[in-house]
Amino acid sequence: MLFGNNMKGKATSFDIAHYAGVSQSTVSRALRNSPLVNEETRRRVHEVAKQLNYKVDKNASNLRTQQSSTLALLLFEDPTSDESQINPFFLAMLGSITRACAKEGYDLLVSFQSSSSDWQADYEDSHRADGLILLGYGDYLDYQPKFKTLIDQHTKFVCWGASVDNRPDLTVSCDNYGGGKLAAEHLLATGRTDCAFIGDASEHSPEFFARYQGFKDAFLAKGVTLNERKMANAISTEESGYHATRSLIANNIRFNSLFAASDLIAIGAIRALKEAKIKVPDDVHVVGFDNIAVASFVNPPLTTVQQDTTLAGQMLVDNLLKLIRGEQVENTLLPPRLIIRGSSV
Amino acid sequence: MLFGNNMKGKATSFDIAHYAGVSQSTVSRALRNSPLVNEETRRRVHEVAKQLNYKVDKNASNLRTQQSSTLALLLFEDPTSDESQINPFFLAMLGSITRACAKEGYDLLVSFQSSSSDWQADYEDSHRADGLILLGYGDYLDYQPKFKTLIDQHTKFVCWGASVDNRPDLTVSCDNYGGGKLAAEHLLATGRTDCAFIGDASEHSPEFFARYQGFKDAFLAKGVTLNERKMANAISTEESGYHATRSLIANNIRFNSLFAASDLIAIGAIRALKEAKIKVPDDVHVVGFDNIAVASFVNPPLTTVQQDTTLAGQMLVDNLLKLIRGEQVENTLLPPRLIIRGSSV
DNA sequence: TGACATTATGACACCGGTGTCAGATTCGAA
DNA sequence: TTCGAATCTGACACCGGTGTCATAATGTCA
Repeated sequence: MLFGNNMKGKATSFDIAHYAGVSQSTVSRALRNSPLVNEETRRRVHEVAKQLNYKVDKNASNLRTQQSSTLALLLFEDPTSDESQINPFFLAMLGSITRACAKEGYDLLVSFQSSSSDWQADYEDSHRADGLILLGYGDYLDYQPKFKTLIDQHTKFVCWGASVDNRPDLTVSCDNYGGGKLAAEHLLATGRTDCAFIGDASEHSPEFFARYQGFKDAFLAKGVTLNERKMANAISTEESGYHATRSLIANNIRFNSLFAASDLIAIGAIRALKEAKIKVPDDVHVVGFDNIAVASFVNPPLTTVQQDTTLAGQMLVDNLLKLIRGEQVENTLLPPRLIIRGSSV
Repeated sequence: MLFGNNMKGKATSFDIAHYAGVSQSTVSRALRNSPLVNEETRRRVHEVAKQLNYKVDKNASNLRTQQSSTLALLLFEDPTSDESQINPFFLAMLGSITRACAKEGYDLLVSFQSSSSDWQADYEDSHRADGLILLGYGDYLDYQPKFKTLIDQHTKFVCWGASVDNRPDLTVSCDNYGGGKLAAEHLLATGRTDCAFIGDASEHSPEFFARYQGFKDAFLAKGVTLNERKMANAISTEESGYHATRSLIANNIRFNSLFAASDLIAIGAIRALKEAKIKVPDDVHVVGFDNIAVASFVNPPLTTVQQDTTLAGQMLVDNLLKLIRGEQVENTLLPPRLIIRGSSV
């Protein structure tokens, strides 16, 4: 090493300037490969920078340029969900978002929020991030006013979730309605038309609502009407799916197929069915939604509607970056795909 | 709203100073609740700041104070693992680390690294983070020189993983040796002493190595020697566990119990066993390691050694913060816990 | 050889806070 | 009344880069 690290702190651009025999301005330009600097100078500056293991101070750079090359991911958890268990679907999304950010040269700040308490959404205000990605199930009606606040403050953000009419925010979502239809058509094809639905089919959870609508409409198209009594409310946890299904069984409600609004719900439902000595798939066909990693390992392997998390993460990041750059962006709908496994054949 | 957001950009401390009729210095002090400012002044400044929705510019603040209140998490993936599937154990750790950071008032930057390529470990050099948390399985021997580099650069970092003698970095880890013992003692108690081991028992993966050592020693203590032929190499994926187990079976190697170095391996092993019409647990008892969320859902539910991810995340963050503050820190060993489920009874 | 464009560089203000120091004001005690 | 301490505030340098402007050096053409 030429100049050794005998300096007290980290090297600054002034140190480079000194050793390279140029001004600090030139160093700054050279390192950013400005066409203004002489090729030979540029080379020399890079050389010295490498020797000193120099790294641009992001804080100084961000302060001056007023942008941070960082996005923030706010993950909302179901208020009732277990502290240690995070919905695997969102963890998968987290993975793909992280990758998408890296691809675009952005850093990612991650933060878990409890949907009940006030959001800590000041990442943009405090210039820690250029924009926000909001992710999570939860009561949509609770969120709506907060979206308004964010928009009033001109915060750049995108949401994962159903795009409801007049929804003020920009969303990327799976075609939940189409996914529900896929599930229904599969059950219709196997002849299991006496179907239960476990989930929340209210406007509180627009995703679940859309899945149910698509499901119902596909049945209607074949002249089959779903029985409202064969529905039970559940949030997206295994526990909740288990209890909802148990209550149906306890009320002596019969069905030969079951559509769960999410895989976790479906897994809970299967547990409840097994417990009641109801065989899956012999007695009841089960279809879930999400295609989380667990889905293929449960017994029987779960038929489900896959959401493409890789594409979803990419689209969320792409749309957010467009928004930040001031480009026009539209809500994005991603195609679902039916994955047939043992729970429905 | 008193002063409306009729300003072009975001409010700065100068704006507050103007409206509150004090100097910018006083605003800065008041907002940080310095005892130097008068109570009434403090109140007024806070009032105005709230009206203007003022948030301290983190870049300016960080630049001046030379610290970022941010930690960076580098997650190393097994090079062969599927792009979209991240080891659920590390995702659980990610969750607990995020929470621990939030509790300490730190932000968390997340970054996935492929262990083969060069690490992007300049978060501290560029002042984006005050310290690093390194997480991931992988070939330890590959990492060792990079640890040296980090230490040479005085980078503050902690690792999740086995604490090997003379390992230069600071680690937090589960007592893998003790965990292996727990697994062995359980199998010994059930009388299944003809045991196979699936994993990597070399110094390339110190965690797996320690698990195997503990396991072997517990058997030795009872006078049972493990048969070296009943071992198969695997990295921590379901695929790898499946293939390793299949090769044992294909070679006509018999055993009545199986210890897998991780749950994913165990799940793959169970698949291979089932495929060969070998019943779990009737013919072979299976014990895994990690207690990932899936473990309780597979069929049969997996007996496993639990690592306390919540505590682990907390300890990683705590130790790193101590390191950053210049306090003395020791390697930390976390107690494992045996969770008995259907795969071994 | 002069006029002018081109290229390369340095000086300097600036981003928005924080920390230091000096100075103003108030108050109690001598 | 005066002095010293305590309390509070403002001016200002500073963190480490980036962008603008002025200027020096070089090249081009008439």
